[in-house]
Amino acid sequence: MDNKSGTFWLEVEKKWQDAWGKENIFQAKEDPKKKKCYVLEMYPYPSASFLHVGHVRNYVIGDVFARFKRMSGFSVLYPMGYDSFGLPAETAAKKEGIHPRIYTEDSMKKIMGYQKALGNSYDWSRTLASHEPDYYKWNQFFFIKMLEKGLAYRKKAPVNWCETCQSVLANEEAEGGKCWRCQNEVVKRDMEQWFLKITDYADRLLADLDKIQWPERIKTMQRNWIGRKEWIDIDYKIDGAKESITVSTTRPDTNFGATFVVMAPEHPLLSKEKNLVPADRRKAVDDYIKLAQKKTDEERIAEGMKKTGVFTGLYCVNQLTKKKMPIWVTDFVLLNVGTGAVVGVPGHDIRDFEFAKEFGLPVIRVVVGKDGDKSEITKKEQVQEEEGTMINSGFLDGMNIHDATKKVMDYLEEKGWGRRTIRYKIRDWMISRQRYWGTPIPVVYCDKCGVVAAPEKELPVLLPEKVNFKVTGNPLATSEEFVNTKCPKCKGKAKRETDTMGGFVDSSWYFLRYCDNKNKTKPFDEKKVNYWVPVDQYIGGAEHAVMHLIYARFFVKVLKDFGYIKFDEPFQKLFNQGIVYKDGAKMSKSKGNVVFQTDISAKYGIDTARLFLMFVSSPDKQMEWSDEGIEGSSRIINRFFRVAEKIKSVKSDKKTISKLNMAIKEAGNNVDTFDYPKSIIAISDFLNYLDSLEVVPKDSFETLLKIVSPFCPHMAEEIWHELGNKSFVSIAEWPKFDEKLIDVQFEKIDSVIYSLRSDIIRVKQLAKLEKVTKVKLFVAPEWKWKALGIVQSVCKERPDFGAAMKALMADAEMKKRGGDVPTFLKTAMNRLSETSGLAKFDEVAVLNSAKPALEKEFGVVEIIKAEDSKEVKAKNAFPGKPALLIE
RNA sequence: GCAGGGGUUCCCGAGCGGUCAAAGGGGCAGGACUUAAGAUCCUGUGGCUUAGUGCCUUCGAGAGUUCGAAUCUCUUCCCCUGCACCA
Repeated sequence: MDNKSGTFWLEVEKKWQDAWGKENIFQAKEDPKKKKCYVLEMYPYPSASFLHVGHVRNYVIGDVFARFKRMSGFSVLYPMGYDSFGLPAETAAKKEGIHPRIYTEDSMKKIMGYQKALGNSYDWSRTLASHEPDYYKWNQFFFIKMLEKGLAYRKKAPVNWCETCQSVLANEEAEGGKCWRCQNEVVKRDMEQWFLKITDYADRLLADLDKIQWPERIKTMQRNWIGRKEWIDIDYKIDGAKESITVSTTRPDTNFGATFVVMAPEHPLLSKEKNLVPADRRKAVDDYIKLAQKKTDEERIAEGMKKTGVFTGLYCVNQLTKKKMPIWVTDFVLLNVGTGAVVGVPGHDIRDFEFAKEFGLPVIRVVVGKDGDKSEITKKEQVQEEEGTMINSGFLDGMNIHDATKKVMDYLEEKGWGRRTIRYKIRDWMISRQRYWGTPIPVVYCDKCGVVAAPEKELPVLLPEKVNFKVTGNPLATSEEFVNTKCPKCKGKAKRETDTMGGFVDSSWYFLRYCDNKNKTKPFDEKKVNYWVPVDQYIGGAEHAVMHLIYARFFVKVLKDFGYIKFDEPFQKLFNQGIVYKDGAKMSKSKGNVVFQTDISAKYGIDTARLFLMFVSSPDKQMEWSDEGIEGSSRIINRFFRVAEKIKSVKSDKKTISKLNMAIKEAGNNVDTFDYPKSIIAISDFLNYLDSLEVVPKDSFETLLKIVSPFCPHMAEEIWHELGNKSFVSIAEWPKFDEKLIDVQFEKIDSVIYSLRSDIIRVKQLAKLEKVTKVKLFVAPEWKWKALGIVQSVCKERPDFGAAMKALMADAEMKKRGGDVPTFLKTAMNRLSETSGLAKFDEVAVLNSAKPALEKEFGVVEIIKAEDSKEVKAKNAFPGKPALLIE
């Protein structure tokens, strides 16, 4: 048969997509009788350009999962929507004069069209877009609730400012001092900003990571981001003054090696008001402070930077050593880390070492590392920061650094010199953005009443349509009618907040809105949300590991505390798909290595693309696109049509049934773990088998169509209907397999091993229960080692056997016999019976020809022989299963 | 440096104690079909050998555990991905 052409597919795809839509077969319903399954892909930013194969892959990963779950009897919610607020629309408005709303809605229409062409089983009736007032109204609603509870607040803070984007960025968006969007340098600026108190939830965000099944990598990233650490704040009394200086550290174990104290230039103790710095040092200190203030944090702590600082003229005493330590000021110490003062341990901290070298301060070794070097520390390479044993540290000597840390913390607390403190790295979530295209923050500033929230019934505070996009800065501030308003409290004149919320607010709860997307009076109906959420399977890119995924978790916890929902984690399971590469690089327009959805579907049809993308590598791995590779998938699809022509209404024979059950088992069992390639291999193996038959039984082929339908829904639907079926295969019941019908004799070696493994397990269990009184083991010579393995497994479970076996194995004579395997096994087994005194293994026999003996014993043994040795590859024929008889 | 994940036969990629010279796909070679291409289908694809078969070498490198290792342990080299003068 000829290949199906692109036009053929275009027609077929449209036909079934329309039919599915018309019958609403993918509509999600809350069905109390069924188990629910919420499958969710991270909602995309609506870009107007075509989907490339990387996008296709992402969407299809979810669709296969959703389709499989639906067929398996779950009530499935599988929605799609759009993260439609954001900078690109605003940039377009500035550049091309198109209104962001028009631009966005146009893009949405396009991307929706491309997505629909994939044939994904989304419930389109539940779609949403974050720029719609019906949606962002609830952002404002939640914001006001948080404001009432003190979870939202405004403060002046040094923030990350991106010149290019003319906006503030969250910490998460400015990692490494670069803007996550434009990659430009981020500068620090003091501005009034709105924050959400995510730090209040740091503990729960950390602890609850244990409740969810996420990739370890993502969890680790979140743990690092939250950065919970146990610190100890130690007070050192300043000589000749009432005040103490409080330093903070997570590593007090090395404090016997402390030789100085350093503090941040902004430290309050240095202020003129405190008047602690001796007069002769005052000028030097002030000059230094001025110098330091000109630098950004990044400059101050940049690697390889020469250490600078001045002596303050002050001293304090290290209680542990009773030694006097000079107090210095330096800019590598940051005020907002710990207490803004650090005890200098130059022997075991690179920064301290560099500082000590620079200013001739003493260096003491208190830790000996793996290398055993105990000499004086004079070189940077000798500075031991990790792992080691304490020396020169009084009562800590000989302990490893971790034990020493605990011990010294206890000691310091006991003496009243220090206090343990839990500190987190995570900072409050800054949500203000000086942009138009986002949710307006619903507050006004009144001269009399101060900050006043918009009353609930006035929500949403709508974005004004008419604004000037040509200005630098926030276009929203140009709308007089928006800015000038009345105070809801005193009805006097007031100004509206012109900052909008960052997009991560939108994406923190959109998955709740899908459950009830048309609700006009509430963000969602609690019952519906509690039915569907938590999301059972969330699918998306790993780039959201800390931002979106931590904010959404925070939001859900807050909403739970508010009593809206009953769960406290939004996403039970998380799956990160890999990126598709081509020519060694990510697909991007600028590199010109983009393969579009349409490039493939126009030639082979979208199902071929789906099959290829799911087949060629595991969805979590990155994959390299190859134009040649797709031919293989195309062949599989064509083979389906070819095999379908051989269909007759005949009964499937035993072998076919066995193979079919095998295929169902493999195809289904690998979906939950996203081992799609394995599923497809099982499917194509069975297809190839059917192809080898003269006549293909209809029932078996139809079952095959069911199991392939999640991957290639259009093809499956087309052939299904060609065969005269009236229903949709897309919502057919996933076939059940019967392990008993899978006859290992028909299967390949792999499966034999598999079944043998279950035998082993069974024997193990029985052995544990001490029910085994007799084990007869018949093996073909080919299986001798395997059989020995079984015996060993049993012995591990039964100490009485085990001892005997051990003795046996230690026997030199036996070792010698190792080469002669059948004899070895036979002797081993017999000896084992003797020495164990239990004689539990009897009639051990290694059969040179397995067949007759097995037949005699069990009656039913059939050994497949290559009917014609020329036709059947030797490796595919197998001589007989080892048999275990347990009495 | 820390944390997470990897290195498999020409390529991609499975396997994770014994039927493993290692699934599947691609590529390549040969064959069938065709006037010919294309498509499709079969066969082969580490080396040496046989009528079936057997033997040797191979899963980054080295060592170990085991009767037996691509699979387990240790050491080592390399690659990717996050985090980072966080005290």
